[in-house]
Amino acid sequence: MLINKNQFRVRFAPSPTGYLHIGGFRTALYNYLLAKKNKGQFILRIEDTDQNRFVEGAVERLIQSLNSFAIKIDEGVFLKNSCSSKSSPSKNYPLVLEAGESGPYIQSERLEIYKKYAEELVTKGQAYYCFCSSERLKEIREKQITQKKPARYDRYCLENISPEEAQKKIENKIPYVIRLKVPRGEIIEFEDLVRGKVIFQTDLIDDQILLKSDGYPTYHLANVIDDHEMKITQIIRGEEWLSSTPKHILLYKFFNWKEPKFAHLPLLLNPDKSKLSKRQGDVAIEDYLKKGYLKEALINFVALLGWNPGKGETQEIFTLAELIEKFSLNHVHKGGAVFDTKKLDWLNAQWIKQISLDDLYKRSLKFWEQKDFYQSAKEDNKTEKYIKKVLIIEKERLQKLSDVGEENQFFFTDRIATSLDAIRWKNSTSSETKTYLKKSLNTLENIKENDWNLKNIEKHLLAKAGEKRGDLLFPLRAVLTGQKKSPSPFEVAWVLGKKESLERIEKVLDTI
RNA sequence: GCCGCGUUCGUCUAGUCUGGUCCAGGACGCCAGGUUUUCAUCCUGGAAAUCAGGGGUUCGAAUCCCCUACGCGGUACCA
Repeated sequence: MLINKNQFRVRFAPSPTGYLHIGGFRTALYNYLLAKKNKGQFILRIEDTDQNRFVEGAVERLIQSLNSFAIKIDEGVFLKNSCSSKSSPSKNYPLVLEAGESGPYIQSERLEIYKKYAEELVTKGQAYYCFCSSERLKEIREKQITQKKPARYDRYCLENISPEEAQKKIENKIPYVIRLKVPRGEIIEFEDLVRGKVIFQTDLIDDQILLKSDGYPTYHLANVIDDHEMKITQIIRGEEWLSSTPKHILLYKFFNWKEPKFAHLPLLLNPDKSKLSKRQGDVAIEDYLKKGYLKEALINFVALLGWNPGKGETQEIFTLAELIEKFSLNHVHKGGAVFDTKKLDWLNAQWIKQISLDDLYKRSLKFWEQKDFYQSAKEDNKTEKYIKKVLIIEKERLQKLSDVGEENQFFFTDRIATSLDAIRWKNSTSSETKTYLKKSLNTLENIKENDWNLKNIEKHLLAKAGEKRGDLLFPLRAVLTGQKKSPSPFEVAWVLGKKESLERIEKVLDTI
């Protein structure tokens, strides 16, 4: 009997080769959604078995990225200070902690385990030592390709080197690898959770290297062992792993382990349909955060790239909680999806409208600080109160946080229109325009400092406006903002405050 | 080369398992109109897919079968 039939465990197992790729982020998201929907665990494991591709700081950066999206890790690796459960420091990464019963969760810390299992397979005759040089390997591969045959290892070491000889070579420190002995003439089939039945012939599968000559395992060995030891129940990974799944299934069989369920996600593509790459834009998820996209919008958008809520559902905006509730592998699309940020922009604008003003203020702060007009603004233009007023007006116009203030720099700098033409509304004459401006000035002057609010300003100004409101309102806007396009003069005057508003009007009246 | 997976509006996709309600629905984007003092928001409408192509099965196919094309992935002591 199983200990707990309902346990549901998934993992995200990235390699620390740089940043968190959007594709990887989506894989992590889908894993997380599935885990949470099923009240299961989401495990983070680090697959650092390729010493050549290792990038300093990448492990930390990876976890950091996940953290910034509030994708909570239940077990595995954590950043220091971000782990609440009982944890121990990682052996290989000083800033990383590990927590959970199936650790270590970093493959470079599990080398002994892989070696033990690989040797077990050799003993059972399901794997063998190979001493061939990479030159010879390359040679036979090229020959097979020119002969239009599938490229496979020719089993030289299996057929020509006895176990005793092999043992002797190893004792003499001759470098070796351990290869999987793939049985001949068999069919391997499995039910992929998104693709359905997939069939492979073992005759076309290469004798995969399991243990490299540097003592590190390859992905295939480490992955199967870890997924088993960590009791993973569903493997959700990118489509690039589909072709190697039969090798993994073979390993589960040889070890006599119950195999997990597999789900292979479609790839994310460039606009030209090639695999999403660095060449054609940013592919690190953290870059999008830096560009002013909200984490909610990014999660929302990425979730919809390859998944949909199902028949008849037309909802487009999803919170993380809603995604957890509605997510299902049944509705994962099979074809690749082009990563086109147009819809992301729209979603982001929607999300900016949804979050609270306080929240928007906090999140936008670092973007304000990057702006020249903000830096050079007067002190009283940088107060929380003032910025929040600006944000009330910008909230429904913003697409990205990085756009903050861009269209409305007059809130921070004096940009006064001086020519009459710039402030005249349609067919109004110069003198009419002046008259209207004076009227506005007068009206605003009569509003008491305490009554200086949006509602009052609008009420009083509209009372003075004639049938064609533009005659009064357009010159006022132009004078207050120095622009022909802007939020309404009521809003602008309200944010600017009585004193500043009157000054701007007077200054123009003096010069024209 | 060999193996595998995929292919519905420009893009994300619904519909495919359980053929008819689909001369294919929604969203983004685009265009037009409306609301508004301008911009944005918002509202309304429109253009946009011979369902990759061909052949079958069927009274009937986007949906089932076969072939082809194209795209992508794998084919590493990379993951």
